[in-house]
Amino acid sequence: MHEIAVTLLMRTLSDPTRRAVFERLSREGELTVGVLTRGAGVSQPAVSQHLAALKIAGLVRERREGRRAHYRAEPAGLAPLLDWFAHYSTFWPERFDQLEALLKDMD
Amino acid sequence: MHEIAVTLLMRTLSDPTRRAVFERLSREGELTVGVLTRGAGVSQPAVSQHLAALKIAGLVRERREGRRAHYRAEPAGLAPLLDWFAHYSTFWPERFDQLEALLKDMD
DNA sequence: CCATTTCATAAGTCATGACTTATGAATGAG
DNA sequence: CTCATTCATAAGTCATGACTTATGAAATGG
Repeated sequence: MHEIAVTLLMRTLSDPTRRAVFERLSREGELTVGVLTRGAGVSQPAVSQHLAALKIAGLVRERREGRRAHYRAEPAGLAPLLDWFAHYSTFWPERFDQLEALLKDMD
Repeated sequence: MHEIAVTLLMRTLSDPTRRAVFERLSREGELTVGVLTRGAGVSQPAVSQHLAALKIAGLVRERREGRRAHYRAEPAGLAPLLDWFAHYSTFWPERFDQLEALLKDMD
């Protein structure tokens, strides 16, 4: 099915530093490269490279404003991963029941 | 939270060959290394190495029977990944509503 | 026993990936 | 214009990872 997309997403999110960038964008909204670099624990080029990888995977969107580049999370890019999960949840009903309960609590 | 476990799971499942082994075990149940090797597209040692990686990640269990090693999927090992997903579903309600509906259909 | 089957491990190769420093392009400020 | 800021890209290093062939251990069958 979406094997290639799943592979790309898994590989992109498997790096802790890169995943932390994505998680921070998810939590804090739109951020510039400079702001993301402060607290990332790696150099600015490293952050730019992680953002490029996230962009290729469809997990992030860029908005240029003058010399600043603003990035924001694109959670819709997780769709293939969620589909993969839903497919294999057939073999794991109990755990998904918990998720269902969790989702109801969020309403 | 379970960052380390999430990283390990993502990294383990990011390889298409290894993920295919896990998916096949999920679909077909318990299989021996020899059976898994037929159709894996790689050598028997490669399959053994993938199984070892899946075992370390908690995605697979081994049962020795004479000289045969039977492996089966351990879907409970996906728990940290599911938790990660549930956490970031806060920013993505529509999509998870679909999953919720899908889960209800399975009841 | 002896040979065969089944699997795991060792060792080496090759590609990929995550990081660094260096640098340049583009914009903004004075 | 000049200089600083902001970011991306280039180039090189180093570790990791996926695969191979070779081999050995353990169990089975004749």
